[in-house]
Amino acid sequence: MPDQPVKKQRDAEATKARILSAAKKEFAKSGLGGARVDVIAERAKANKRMIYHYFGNKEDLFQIVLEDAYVDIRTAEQKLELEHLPAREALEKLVRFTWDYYLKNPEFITLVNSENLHKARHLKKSEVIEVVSRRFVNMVGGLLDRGVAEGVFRKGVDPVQLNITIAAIGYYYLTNRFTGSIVFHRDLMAPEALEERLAFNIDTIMRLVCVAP
Amino acid sequence: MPDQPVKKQRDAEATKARILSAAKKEFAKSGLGGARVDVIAERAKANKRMIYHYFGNKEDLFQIVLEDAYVDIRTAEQKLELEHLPAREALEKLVRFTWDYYLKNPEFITLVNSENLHKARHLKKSEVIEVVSRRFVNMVGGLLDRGVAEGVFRKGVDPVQLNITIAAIGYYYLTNRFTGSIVFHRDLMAPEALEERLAFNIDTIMRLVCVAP
DNA sequence: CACCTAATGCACTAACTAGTTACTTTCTTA
DNA sequence: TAAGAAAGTAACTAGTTAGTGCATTAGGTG
Repeated sequence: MPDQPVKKQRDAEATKARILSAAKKEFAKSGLGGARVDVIAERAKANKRMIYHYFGNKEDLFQIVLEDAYVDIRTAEQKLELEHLPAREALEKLVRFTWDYYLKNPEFITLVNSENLHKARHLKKSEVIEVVSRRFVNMVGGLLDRGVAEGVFRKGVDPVQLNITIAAIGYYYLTNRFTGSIVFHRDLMAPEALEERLAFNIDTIMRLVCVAP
Repeated sequence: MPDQPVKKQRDAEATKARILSAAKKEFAKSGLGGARVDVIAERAKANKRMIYHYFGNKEDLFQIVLEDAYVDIRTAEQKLELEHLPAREALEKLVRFTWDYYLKNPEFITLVNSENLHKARHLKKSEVIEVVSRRFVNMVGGLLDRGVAEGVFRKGVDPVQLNITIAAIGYYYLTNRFTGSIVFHRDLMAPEALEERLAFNIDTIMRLVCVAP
């Protein structure tokens, strides 16, 4: 008898997980419209029938992939525990995290782009998004207030505008890395270029939020 | 007899123009993959055969639409004649222009997104892009130098990073307006919201570039 | 062990889609 | 005005794609 646990020949959870992972890759690569259900099935080493069995249809699958992606980034942000750091350090950590997350999870960006092409009609139907989003905005709002109390941030900065700006300066650079590398005659993805951009982004946000020293 | 000039029954240039215009709309709405050649033909009030006759195939048509879009924004930027303004005013005008252009030409954003999903393989083949892009970067580079000479801008700001940032803070807000409106529980496209964002963007760039007063 | 339910596989279809073939109509010009 | 070039049309093809009907198989449970 093998001492490892006997490998199940049928495993619904594992199959579902493989489908979700394959779908994430395929949707990220080709968008909702360009993604092929057959490709997802093949990459998941599952029969196409399973996709319809577990997830209903292509659009429903996309919605779940998208929700998962949002929950993942919002969960990772909460784990930063910014409350335990001085405000300036916390803000820098958030800018750094956002950049690193986009860099390591390029599917997130492409999924969001695809969803916006479809006017967010899947996110609109989602219920989890409400909850995780609110917690996120509150976190940054709290951080700003604390910075003002510490005397390091200026008053009156809108947490939503700040959130959007932190995301924007990283997101735009990375989502447009292909056209950008052509327009600016520069390999935007070279290691030094990435370092330089992160430093620039931190500087941009600090100048925006901090009081003059 | 009708006193209007006899309507031309055949007009190659007009047909080409109608196809390009329809293609721009359709590609912007659905991306390269999602766009339908039949829809383009119908909207252009042209026979589908004409598209292949004048433009070769779907991808070639996309490339021309994309090139036209880039040439259009770069031409409009040159018309700003920023050289004739004090550096601070010129920079603010550029931020304002970029925002307004994206707002009035949302197809530009969607076309660029689609092109990046395809790793810029059409822009890579383009020859016009090189020329118009270089002129654009030089313009902002010159503006920065002039601001330093005037004593209003700090030294050492990279014109490419600045360009990217100016684009980013407008582009991200607008391209993600659908998901953003859900995540932030706020109608990002309400007139007051748009005004507020523009003001915030100008402030962000000024704090980034200007010397302390 | 026998039954039942959930997991899986195969082969199919109905609709769609980029691109083409073969043709007609209109305009220009020698 | 005749002829050829250019503009335009309709119907078709070959390949693709989301989704399904139905049969089969494995594993847990009484």
